[in-house]
Amino acid sequence: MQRPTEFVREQVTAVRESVATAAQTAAAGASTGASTVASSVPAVGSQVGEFIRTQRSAAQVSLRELARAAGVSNPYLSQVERGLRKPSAEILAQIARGLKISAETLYEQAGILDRRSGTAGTVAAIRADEALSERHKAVLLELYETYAREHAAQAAREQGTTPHPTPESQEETA
Amino acid sequence: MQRPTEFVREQVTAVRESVATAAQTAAAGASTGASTVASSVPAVGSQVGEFIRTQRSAAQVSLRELARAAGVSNPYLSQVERGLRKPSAEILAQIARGLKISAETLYEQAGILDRRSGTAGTVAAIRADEALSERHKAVLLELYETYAREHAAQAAREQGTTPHPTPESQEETA
DNA sequence: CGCTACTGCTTGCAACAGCTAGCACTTGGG
DNA sequence: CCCAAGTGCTAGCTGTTGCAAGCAGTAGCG
Repeated sequence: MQRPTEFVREQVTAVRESVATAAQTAAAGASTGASTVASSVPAVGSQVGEFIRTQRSAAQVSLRELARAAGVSNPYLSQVERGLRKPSAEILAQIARGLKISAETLYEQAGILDRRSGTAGTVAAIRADEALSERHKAVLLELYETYAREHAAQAAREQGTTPHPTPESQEETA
Repeated sequence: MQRPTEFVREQVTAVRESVATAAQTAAAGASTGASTVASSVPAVGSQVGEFIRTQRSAAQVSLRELARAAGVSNPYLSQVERGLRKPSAEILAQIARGLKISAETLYEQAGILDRRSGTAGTVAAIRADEALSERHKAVLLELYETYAREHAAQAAREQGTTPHPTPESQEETA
């Protein structure tokens, strides 16, 4: 029962990494694209289109194949990719399904959903989450901070600051 | 810095509780509403309208006042509340701002966003947190949802899944 | 060469979202 | 009583979304 969940999450997080990459590329191209497109299409709208095309190219899927998989018309998908139309959330969800990525990813690209960021946001979210008991919050926060520390230490080690491979490899196993 | 964040989340979670109440009411009325409305408006769509009206009534705000606060036309808001129109994510975000609740809440009511066990904000925050590796994110998310499920199960038990009148009256007092 | 299958895109249209102008009703004050 | 201010809603309009029909180009095969 946990495998599909893990698989899905693995997919989502893998996509997120490509999002970060594509976002940097899009940030460079967004200013160019905005002047090309028109004021009727906001810059955020053209971002989701480019993102969709990027994902589709990465998956080596034709526009028609994705359109069929997503259940939308291929001309419309073409227009969306080129930033000529602004798709509804429903269409975005369909496209996400066709791309086998989460709808939230496309929502964020489209500016529908805010992308939360940062450590403070995570801590605050866990603390305020009433779907959790106080004990569970404490456990999650402790684990979170352990992981965050690890991540920071690993990043520092990769930069070649101070290597401590043995204790960390044990905790990774556990 | 954390107070406004906590305040916002407190608002969101308070609304969530009224969501659960309104959802039960809507579940009874939804079958009636579905036959009245039309197949062009899905049951989920009429749910967000009722939810909006419920929130508005709770806030003792007139339709016109909310429409003005939200920056949408009052006839349209009226149609949305009655399930005659299906608002876009953009309009939902505006209405949410007028109601001083999170847009995600309305997205979920509208069926745009999947309702995760727990607060959508927590999940999103963990996912977006770059202080975490992808593997750690997955672990945290899984643990989070396990805890949230436990919490929900406990809440269901406290609501008297098995009738114990004496403990219920005590818990209602508490 | 012609044909088929594929590619992405153009064009025109229907349906819908969201608006404005205005209506009918209610309430309170003079 | 009338009037003003408020309430939620109706009807008609405009602009946009998403589609179907079709086009132009490309590649591969006989």
